[in-house]
Amino acid sequence: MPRRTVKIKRIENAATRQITFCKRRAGLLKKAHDLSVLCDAEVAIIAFSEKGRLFEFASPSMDSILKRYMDSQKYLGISEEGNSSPRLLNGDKDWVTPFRNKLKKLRGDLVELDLEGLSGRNLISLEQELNYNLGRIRAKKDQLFLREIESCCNKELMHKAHKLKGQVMDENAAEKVDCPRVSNPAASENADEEFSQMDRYASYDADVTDYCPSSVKKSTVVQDLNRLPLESAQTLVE
Amino acid sequence: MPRRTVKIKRIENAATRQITFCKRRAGLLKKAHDLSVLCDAEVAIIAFSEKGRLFEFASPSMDSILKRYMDSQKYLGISEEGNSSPRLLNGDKDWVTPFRNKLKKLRGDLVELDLEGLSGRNLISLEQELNYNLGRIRAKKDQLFLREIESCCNKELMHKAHKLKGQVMDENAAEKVDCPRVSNPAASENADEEFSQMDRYASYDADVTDYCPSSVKKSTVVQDLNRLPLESAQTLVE
DNA sequence: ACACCTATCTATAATAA
DNA sequence: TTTATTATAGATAGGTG
Repeated sequence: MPRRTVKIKRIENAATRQITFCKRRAGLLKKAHDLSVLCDAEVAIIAFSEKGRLFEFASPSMDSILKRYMDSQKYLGISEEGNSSPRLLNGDKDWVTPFRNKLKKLRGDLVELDLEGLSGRNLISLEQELNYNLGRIRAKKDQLFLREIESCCNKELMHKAHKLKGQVMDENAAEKVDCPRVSNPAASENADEEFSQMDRYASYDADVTDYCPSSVKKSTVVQDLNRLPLESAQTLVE
Repeated sequence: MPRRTVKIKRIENAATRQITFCKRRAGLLKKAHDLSVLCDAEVAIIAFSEKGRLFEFASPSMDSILKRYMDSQKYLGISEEGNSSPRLLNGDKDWVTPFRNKLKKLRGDLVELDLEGLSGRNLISLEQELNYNLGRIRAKKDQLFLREIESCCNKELMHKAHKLKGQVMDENAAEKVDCPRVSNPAASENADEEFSQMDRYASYDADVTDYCPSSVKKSTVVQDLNRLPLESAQTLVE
């Protein structure tokens, strides 16, 4: 737009970033308005600034548009759920659907959780509960990703070893040593209650039976690493 | 834009209107994307064309933004309708029990939440959900405590003023306001089931009927203010 | 935060495929 | 009818104050 072409990439200078946000936001809202008028369309914009301030625009009204959107999403969600869950192809039939349901239920509870009127005591208690489960979830996630990384490393190592041996012996170096570089911090066996370690790291709770046939869904998980939102990224970093 | 300035008014010709919608929509979404990247903002756009087709853009995710939006709306609405909700004093004794039930239900779900077999994607999603709600809870808690502290300070001030006046006038400053500096975090008979206090903070469990007579349990909690997660801090600041 | 300047970008219209 | 291309009027946004 202006003097020189701007790289679309986070502006480092905070002040500049703020100014730019202000200007571009105004432009964006104006264009949304123009679009809605010129083309008789329903347009809604919700924007949160870096500091959390809310800016919004909605052509007939935010309520109506959100409602309409929810409706369309509900439809999509159903169809999506409908054709995604029954894809199993092989025999491990149901380890995923109970989870989907439980997640959905939990989500519902979380979403409709109304904090007004709760006493300080209850808030603290709930906070701790969530914090605890957050720790479990993060630990589980890290464990999962760590396994991914390890298995990836192992594969690569084996591949290299194979190639090397092949160069030397020109033969099949069939049985490979599994030399895990990364030690597994788990190894604790308290398979059940009282994960007293809700802190951010470790606490890899022993995965008891380890369903997840462990080869099916790995690859799709790894690419998630590239799409991590900030919080998750931080979690991984820390 | 081109030949002559375009009046911002519904385009009469249907074909032209359609073309214009297509182009301007593309431009709008692009600009939304640029804004979100350049300024590290959360931006969501929902647009329905004249014929009802949905077009959308969302910076981290539509879900998260809509949730955040709903939340901010709810918060605004509540603060607008008055912070008088936790004040009852009179006969409506039941505002707390639905919460207890809901909490209990949520607890149940959280406790029996089995993480085994969840995919990385689901773990990330759940983590975000919990993190978000944790932020809400902490913010709410801090808000509550802040109010408490303020009111306590006020009482103390009034008390001092009263005492001063008493010294001067030699009146008896008989009724002392109770404003305990330090409180005992324990001392509760946890009325019902395990509020697992797994975290490091003082965990004020249970003790149902005590809707904070507003002076007892503050001080140990206050230090939480230093450990706020980002969202809460923002919420409070704003 | 606002205002100015202007290089750059956008969207229209005309034309063509 | 839709889709692409082109030229260009004018809106946009970066830099500066």
